[in-house]
Amino acid sequence: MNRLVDMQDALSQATTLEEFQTFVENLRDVYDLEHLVYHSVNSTGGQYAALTYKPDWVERYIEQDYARIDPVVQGCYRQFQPIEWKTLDWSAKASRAFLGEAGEAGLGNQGFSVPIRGPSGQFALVSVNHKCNDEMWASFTSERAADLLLISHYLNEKALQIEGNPHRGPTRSLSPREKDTLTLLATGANRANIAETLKISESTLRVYIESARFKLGAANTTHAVAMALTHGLIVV
Amino acid sequence: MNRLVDMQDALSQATTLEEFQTFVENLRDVYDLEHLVYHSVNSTGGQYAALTYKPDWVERYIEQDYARIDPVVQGCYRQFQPIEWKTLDWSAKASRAFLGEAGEAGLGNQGFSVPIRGPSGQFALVSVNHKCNDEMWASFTSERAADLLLISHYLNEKALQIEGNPHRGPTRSLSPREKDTLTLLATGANRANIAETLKISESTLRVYIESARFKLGAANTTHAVAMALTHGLIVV
DNA sequence: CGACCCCTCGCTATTTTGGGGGAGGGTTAA
DNA sequence: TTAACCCTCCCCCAAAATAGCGAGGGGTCG
Repeated sequence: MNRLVDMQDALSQATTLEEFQTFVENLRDVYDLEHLVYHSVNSTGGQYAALTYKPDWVERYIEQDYARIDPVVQGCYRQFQPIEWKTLDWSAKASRAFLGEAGEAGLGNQGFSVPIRGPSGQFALVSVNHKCNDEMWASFTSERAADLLLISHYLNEKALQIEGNPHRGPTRSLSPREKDTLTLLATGANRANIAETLKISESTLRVYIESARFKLGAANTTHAVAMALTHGLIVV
Repeated sequence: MNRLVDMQDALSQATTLEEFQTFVENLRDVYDLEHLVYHSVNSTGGQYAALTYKPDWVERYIEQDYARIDPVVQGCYRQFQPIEWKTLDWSAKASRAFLGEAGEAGLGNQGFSVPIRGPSGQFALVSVNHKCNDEMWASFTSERAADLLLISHYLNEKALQIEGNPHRGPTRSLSPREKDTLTLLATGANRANIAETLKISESTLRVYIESARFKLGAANTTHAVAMALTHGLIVV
């Protein structure tokens, strides 16, 4: 059984936000989760979410502007890697109060979130929530985290597509070779190494670096890599 | 016989890195592997490994900084799922030379690696190595890969837990000046600009860049900035 | 007190990048 | 059929970053 491939299949069918919501709900069931949340914020502050929380909890969350104190949200804005809820700082008084309310609202005790950065400063958060003990959770994450990580990125791509993100003005997308190049640069390789890795000449490589710099409007290679990372154009 | 449960039991006993190393060696024997490697890199570039390779191969690997050309390492950094060594790209000249040396050092021809991403940018790699033909390897993986996958994650959790003890000393974080420097580098400024901005000499600035690079275990400035970003040490 | 880190600054090579040209052949969509 | 990319490769030369050394003063902690 390859859940992941099925999911990608099913996701490619979705063309409306309603179908996207349904897909999120199915995904929760298939992966046997307590809850699943997709939450996107674009560069203009516009938000969209598809989630499986109880409506009254969502309402209260929005009404109280809990995003301000939610350690998950706060933690993920500064993180580029998936983050375990357990490792977050829950010590603040507000955090504990929030935690209590969340528990009452049916949230499980275990969870992790995947921060996703899309083009033009778009930011999305995919959160997975479960109710079990630490051992079961460890086994769960080891089995399914990889899938869910990939799916998170598919989710975001799909959501952006459905929302019909308008044509990129200033930021043209990077070509595959440009992405390769920036990705390898982000790992610390120099031009000679990368050229060898990609099996192309260093001359060619320079063209990619320069065109990527140009497209991103970056002052130098370091800048280009930093921009590509913060805009989610590459993943390290 | 439930090897997996036994292993978990034995692992829960380990409280020191020595015991962890012994456990890794036992694990190799119990699962009848040629070699087993646990290798962890934390967010500040601190590394720890427990493995069964011959010491002189380990020494040579470190000395030659083979991690830079090792297709297993390079492949896994970009992978979220367990990866078969066979499917990696071994075509580069350096890769083949590396493969030859590895063979001489007693490594088997078959292997797979499990990339594991932990909190705060921690990254670990569990590699399983075996010497046999393709058929036997296929039967081996189908039988034991699931167990080894789980165990890999237990290994990582255990290693993190053990390292968490004040045994290994505190993880050095970036100094304020180092953060300033990396943050400005991430915006595309060059050393002259940054020195001016921070109102210090370029000489001083260089010390920050170099110490940051050193702390992060980064190969160059671009790498250091990319690491600082992905680990949430700086925000742009 | 010593050890260790932080901040500050300097020197001389050497290596790596960057700027600005050029070229040819491929695909894709207006 | 153009135009607009994309991939590939080459040249020369200047600018920037890095390696490998050095130095001193300040703070903290055991």
